[in-house]
Amino acid sequence: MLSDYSAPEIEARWQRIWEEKAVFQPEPDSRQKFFLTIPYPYLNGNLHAGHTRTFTIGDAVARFRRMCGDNVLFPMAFHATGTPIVGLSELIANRDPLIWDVYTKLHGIPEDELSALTTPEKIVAYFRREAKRAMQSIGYSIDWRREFTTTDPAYNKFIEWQYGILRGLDYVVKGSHPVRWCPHDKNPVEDHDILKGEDTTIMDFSLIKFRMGDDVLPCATLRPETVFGVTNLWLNPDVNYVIARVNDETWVVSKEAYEKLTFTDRKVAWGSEISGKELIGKRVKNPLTGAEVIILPAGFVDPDSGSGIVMSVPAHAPYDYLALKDLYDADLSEYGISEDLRKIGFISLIESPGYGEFPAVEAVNELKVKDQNDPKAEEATRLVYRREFHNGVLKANTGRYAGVAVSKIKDVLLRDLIEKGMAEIFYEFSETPVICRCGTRCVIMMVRDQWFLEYSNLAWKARVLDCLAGMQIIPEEFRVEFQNKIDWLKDKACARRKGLGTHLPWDKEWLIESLGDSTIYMSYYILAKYVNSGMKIDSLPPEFFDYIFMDKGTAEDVARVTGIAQETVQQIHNDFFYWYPVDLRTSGKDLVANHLLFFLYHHVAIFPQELWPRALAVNGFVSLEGQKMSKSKGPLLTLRQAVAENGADVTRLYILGNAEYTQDVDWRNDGVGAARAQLERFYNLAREILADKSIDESAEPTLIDRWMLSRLQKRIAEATVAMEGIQTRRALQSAFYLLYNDLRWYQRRGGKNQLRRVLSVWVRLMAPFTPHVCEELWAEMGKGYVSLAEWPVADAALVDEQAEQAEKLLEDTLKDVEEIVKVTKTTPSKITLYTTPAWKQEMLGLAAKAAAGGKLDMGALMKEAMASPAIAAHKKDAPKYAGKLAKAAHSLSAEVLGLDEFETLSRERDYLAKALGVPVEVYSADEAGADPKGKSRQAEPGRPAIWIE
RNA sequence: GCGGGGGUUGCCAAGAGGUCAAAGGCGCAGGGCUUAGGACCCUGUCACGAAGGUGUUCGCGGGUUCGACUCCCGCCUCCCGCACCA
Repeated sequence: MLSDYSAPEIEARWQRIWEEKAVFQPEPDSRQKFFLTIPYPYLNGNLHAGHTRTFTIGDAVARFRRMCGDNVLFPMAFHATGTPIVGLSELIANRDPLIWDVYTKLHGIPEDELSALTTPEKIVAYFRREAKRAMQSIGYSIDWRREFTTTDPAYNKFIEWQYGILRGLDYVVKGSHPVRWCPHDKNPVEDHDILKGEDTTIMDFSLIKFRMGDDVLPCATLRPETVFGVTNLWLNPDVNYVIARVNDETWVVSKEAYEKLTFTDRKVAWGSEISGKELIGKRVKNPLTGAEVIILPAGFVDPDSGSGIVMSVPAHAPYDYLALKDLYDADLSEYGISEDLRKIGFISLIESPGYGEFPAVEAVNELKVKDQNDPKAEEATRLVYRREFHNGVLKANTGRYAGVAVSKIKDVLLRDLIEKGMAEIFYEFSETPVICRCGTRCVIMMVRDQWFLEYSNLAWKARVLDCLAGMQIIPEEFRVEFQNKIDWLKDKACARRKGLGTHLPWDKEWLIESLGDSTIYMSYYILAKYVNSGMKIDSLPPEFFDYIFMDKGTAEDVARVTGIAQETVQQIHNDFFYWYPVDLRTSGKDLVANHLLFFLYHHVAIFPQELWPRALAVNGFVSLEGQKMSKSKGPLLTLRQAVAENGADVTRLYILGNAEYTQDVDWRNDGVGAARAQLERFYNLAREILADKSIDESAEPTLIDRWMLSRLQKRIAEATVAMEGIQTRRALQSAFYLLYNDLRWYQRRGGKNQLRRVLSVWVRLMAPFTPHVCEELWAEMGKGYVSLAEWPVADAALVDEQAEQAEKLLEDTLKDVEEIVKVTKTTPSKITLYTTPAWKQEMLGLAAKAAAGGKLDMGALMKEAMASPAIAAHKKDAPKYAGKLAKAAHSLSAEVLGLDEFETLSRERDYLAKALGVPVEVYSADEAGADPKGKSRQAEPGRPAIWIE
């Protein structure tokens, strides 16, 4: 049959109808509501396959719930705040060749259109239009009346209100924070601005302030607890140090460290230089223990790392031990050191299993490290650090910290030391150098007076965790991930100087950072509908929002203050309390540690518990032919391209059917081609069924009819459970592929009269996935929109185990015959089947009952069996069969006993003969008729004996 | 390094103590149907096979169990996130 499936035509038609007839524009009513949201896309490019995945999952869920009877709200908007769009507009205006290439080739934008996008506003307008078209072209059931962009003045007003609330809660605070900084550009450096060192992170070192008289010699360390074990300091004799004023103190640090200090929030002034040599031999005081220790020379001290001064803990740090050992026999008279360094006693302060007093010594011996220049010293350091960090506990000589795990000590101790003026925090890159795109070496800059959202606030955190505990997380494994991230989340800078966005209402020179304005915007969808139909809210006071979203005040007062009709105010308020909370937010997994967290934080801050989100779902990405997609480097597949080349339904089918949850979908052209063929097959088969005039739906159901209906119920149940858990792949396996196979078997077995009934279910099961073809087919069945049709419900009464058993017997028997034919390489002329004798059935029944506990006592079984005259008559064969049953005791099933095998096979004799191509005779082994080879003795329940002539 | 998730038969991918040589799809092979078919239908696709059987498999190495792809321990390896960036 020739395919007349025309995706573009069908899809365009239904998209038009959905829009014209406002099929997806819900209003509050008496039904249960379901509010589903997906993070809006950022408008610096076209939607791509990754968006396609997240959005399509959401759309399928929206469609599913709608069919299940929920009043579904599925809105969409666009994100434009932040810096990238501003940067993009400049690059386009300057015709940056790289950007030009990316946007014409990867994003598929015609040159003349691209060249016009020279301002942020034009970019936003352009991509907003394109994104909306793309989403419409793939058939999303979005209520577009609620569309907005985060740069809309009305939205700004909403964000201002929100930040007013947060400020009132004291969740917005002022502080400083370290950023990667380019001294040349005088700007924070983002990842894509980096030439070298992209993976570098900012680490916080403790700067322990050893004192030499009034001077401070700060030592940078990642292990502040080891201050208890310091035996000496290390300085590099060949390095020049600086004596500088730092805040109100005099510090001695390397020149490099001095430079770094100038970018921190300290007041720094250059004093004079001093060579390392001059300092060596002098004594300093450990601020915590009060111990006097000597300064010794060491070549491994890097002036560019930390302060250029290192504290020495030879008991636990292999380098320190090695360096000290190297000095034992050295002549240090040039530094005026005459004492015997062997007298310096090591101080052990960490107890860890597997190590004795001095882990550093043990590790050095274990790895046979020669000296401080041996590369293996590095390995020894890592080894000791790892073991001590994970399993170590502080010893008694650490005083009040004794017994604390090493892994838990850092923050506590550092806080205490800072409080006592004994330490400060010093930020360093994890790797150096970090080079900006302009070629300059980056530093860490302390940005002062920055506005922060205080995500570290413990009370706030506790509420978020509380919220999480009450939510459904899909997949459930991600709950731990969320918990960990909440635990880890620190204060977040929420304002910046550049870009698009909303100004902080109380400090207008700051713009609210772009992730911070996207946290409770789902509530704004309710309002957006009114704004879009002409309501002006750009100058409304907070009382308006307070009433709408927080139920504070009265509609009457708000109407008076704003001049908006009281009924309208009341209606918006009621809309909000009808639709909220968010029932499900689905998103890509990249947003877990940022947006989704902030989403929870802000909801618990602003809304009462009953309005907290109910569920979060996380999904993986899309790769292209095994390659990771990249918006800037390619490969990239845009949504529109995918739909243009394959059609909306095929794209949806492929992307929903190839992976689920956090797995990535790999977009492969041959796979997509296969999906298209499958969809065409579905469509053609459906058309055939619709055209078949010979179907008699009122006919009495035969065995195969009952089998088909039974299977259908199972597929419905499987698909429903899967969709409830947002397992689109699993749902499609049942609703599409397996059901299709069932249908093939049904037709092959001569089934026909239930086809239309099955199709009615099938089309509905497929509607969330391939809505356009399904509408097309549904229209021919003449019952409104399939998008609004009732989701099929499995009818337990139609599940027919006996029919399924009968078909299984048939299938198994055919398989067995075919295998014998294959193995013996014979060409059969006649086949005789012998169904199980009654005594074996009886015995299986006894055995199954006896084996209920998983074990089968042969003796007891035989004894019981022999009591039955029918079994006793087969004294010879009975023990053999019993032995066989005993072996399989763990998996015995009496299911086959529910079936009259002789009756079944006799009835299907013609079918068997046709399928096998030779005459088939069926006997019961109890009345075997002609059986020259004695084959009938092999007959067992569920497994007829076979004799091939 | 830290945290989360993986490694299954040519590929994608289900399975989570016995019903498993392991669903489904793709690919491949054979057959059918066809003027033709990159359409459709059937069959096969770990190896061997003597009548429906047997053997060897689920990243690697151990262990628990009558029995492990499934549970425990160790290791190797891949992917994602680690922020002020959307």
